[in-house]
Amino acid sequence: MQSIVVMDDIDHRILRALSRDGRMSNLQLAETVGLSPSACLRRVAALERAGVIRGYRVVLDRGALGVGFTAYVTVGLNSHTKASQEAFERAMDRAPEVVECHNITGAVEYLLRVEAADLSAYKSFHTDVLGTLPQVNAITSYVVMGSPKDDRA
Amino acid sequence: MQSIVVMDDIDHRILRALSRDGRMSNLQLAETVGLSPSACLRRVAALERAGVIRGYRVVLDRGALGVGFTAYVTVGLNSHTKASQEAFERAMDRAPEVVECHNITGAVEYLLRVEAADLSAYKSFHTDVLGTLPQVNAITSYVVMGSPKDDRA
DNA sequence: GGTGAAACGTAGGCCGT
DNA sequence: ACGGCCTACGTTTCACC
Repeated sequence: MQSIVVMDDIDHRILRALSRDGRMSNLQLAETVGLSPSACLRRVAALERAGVIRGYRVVLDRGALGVGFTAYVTVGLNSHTKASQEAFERAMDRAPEVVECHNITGAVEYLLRVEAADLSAYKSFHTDVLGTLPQVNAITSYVVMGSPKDDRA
Repeated sequence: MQSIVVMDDIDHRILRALSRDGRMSNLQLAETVGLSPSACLRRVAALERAGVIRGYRVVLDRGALGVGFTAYVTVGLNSHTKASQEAFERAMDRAPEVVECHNITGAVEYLLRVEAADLSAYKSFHTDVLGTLPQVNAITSYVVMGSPKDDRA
């Protein structure tokens, strides 16, 4: 169970500002939210301690890094035992092409986001990784042609 | 078209370090990658200019913020005209629950990631937003039960 | 929550390789 | 073209109000 943290308007402004620019200086941030630097820093530290702020991350351009192919892939397993799920999840954790692995409701068990250099690199992943796992029963690929909205990018 | 940026080992180490901690000071970063602070700062500035580094962002705990329900939703349109796609994409852009909107290949046109407070908040989105758009033809929801891997979180 | 001052980090000129 | 050194300047951090 997850406890919901109570936050006021200033906390929300802090989070919105840091979502836009996570490296913004505390001085700028303080001015943006209308607080003195020290009070602002205490707020940020409290949000970090409370677990609302999990960390900070650089946002990379996947295209510039050589990722030219992205697909969502649904995967069905042939056995619903805890052991086979864990084995599959371990394999996904090891595969660098797999950026996300979600356990979903529906006809199949998993939804993956897979990023590869190009179609042929994706084909290798499809046949050499997914195709060789004994737990995997059904694979369906949905190639991403574009992402008109992606707040998590 | 996207140009792929050439990077050496040190650049990759910089990006890996900043992916773990995007607020790491340049001094720490320089020591981590084995460079002097000034040389390290120049590398980072070059990666920002080249567009490899798109920015920095705080990573929030959705659960602590009151997001208790996440689903992937496939949406099929009843018309494939540019106008109806644009109208749908505008509506998704306006909906705060829609965190991602991908244009995919396959039987349906779109895959959404939707985040809501709980099931009843999701139901409201489903009926009041998706259900009232004239372009929308088919909606299928896949509720996320867990995410064993999520590098973009 | 704000103030101030010491400790710390950044940014850029400069020189060597 | 790239790394290291130095330093003026800006930022963070913390005890205190």
